[in-house]
Amino acid sequence: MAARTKTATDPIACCTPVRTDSLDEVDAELLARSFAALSDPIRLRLLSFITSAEGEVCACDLVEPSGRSQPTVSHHMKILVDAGLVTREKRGLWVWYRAAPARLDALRAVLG
Amino acid sequence: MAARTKTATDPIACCTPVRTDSLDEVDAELLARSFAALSDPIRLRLLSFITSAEGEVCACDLVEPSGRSQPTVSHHMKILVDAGLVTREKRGLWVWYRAAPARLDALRAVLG
DNA sequence: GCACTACATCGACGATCGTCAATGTATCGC
DNA sequence: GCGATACATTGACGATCGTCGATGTAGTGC
Repeated sequence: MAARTKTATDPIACCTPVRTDSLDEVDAELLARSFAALSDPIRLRLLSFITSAEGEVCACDLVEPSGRSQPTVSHHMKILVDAGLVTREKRGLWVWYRAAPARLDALRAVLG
Repeated sequence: MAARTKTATDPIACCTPVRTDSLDEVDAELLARSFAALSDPIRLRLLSFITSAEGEVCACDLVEPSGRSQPTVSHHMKILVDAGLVTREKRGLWVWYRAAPARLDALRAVLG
């Protein structure tokens, strides 16, 4: 899959799996940042909510089920977007999020 | 695989994949703790060093390549062991670590 | 018993994190 | 223009994290 293909635009996909080879410092830094995005239960639930919905999810539908304030949810969504796990699109007054399965595939590939 | 089998002794394996279903709070908390163990570059490199070696690795061989002090490496190894990603066995004066591939498989299953 | 070794634990430090209330910014309808 | 809405940003707070030096705890060999 794409996870095994080395490209200049996807620093995650270039990393060698933890299970088969030793990581250099640069790869370890990049991977650690991605796993850090998954290291908070609120972010895991936000991501799960988006990936389990087919298509896209409005930001306004994330605040209430997460049980956190609007600024807090916005903060966590920014972390997920920056990690490449979710894409963000503003249309009019609303923001729509979509899962980025390629990055999840890449992280999964690193674990084995 | 074992990751799909519900067992009372493996709280990770019981969790539903992020990609297919919504996580409840308990699963999210457990998973977040496991991913947090992978969210530090030093721990990723320590884990990579152990998993890439066939068999076991002595704790004394982890300090120098990690570039951290002995207490710091001991601290990180404890986190990896507590996360179930590595097993620890003391024999005489030395401590030997082994990868725990089942837990890595479980985490990978959660990502997809 | 004693000295030595390998690793763990403690205590402290600055840095980062998660959280919220307050405020800022962009977009809509009028 | 104005007011209302949706989301982002700021600033602050306590909590947790990564790190190290110092110390503690087993185990070995004498």
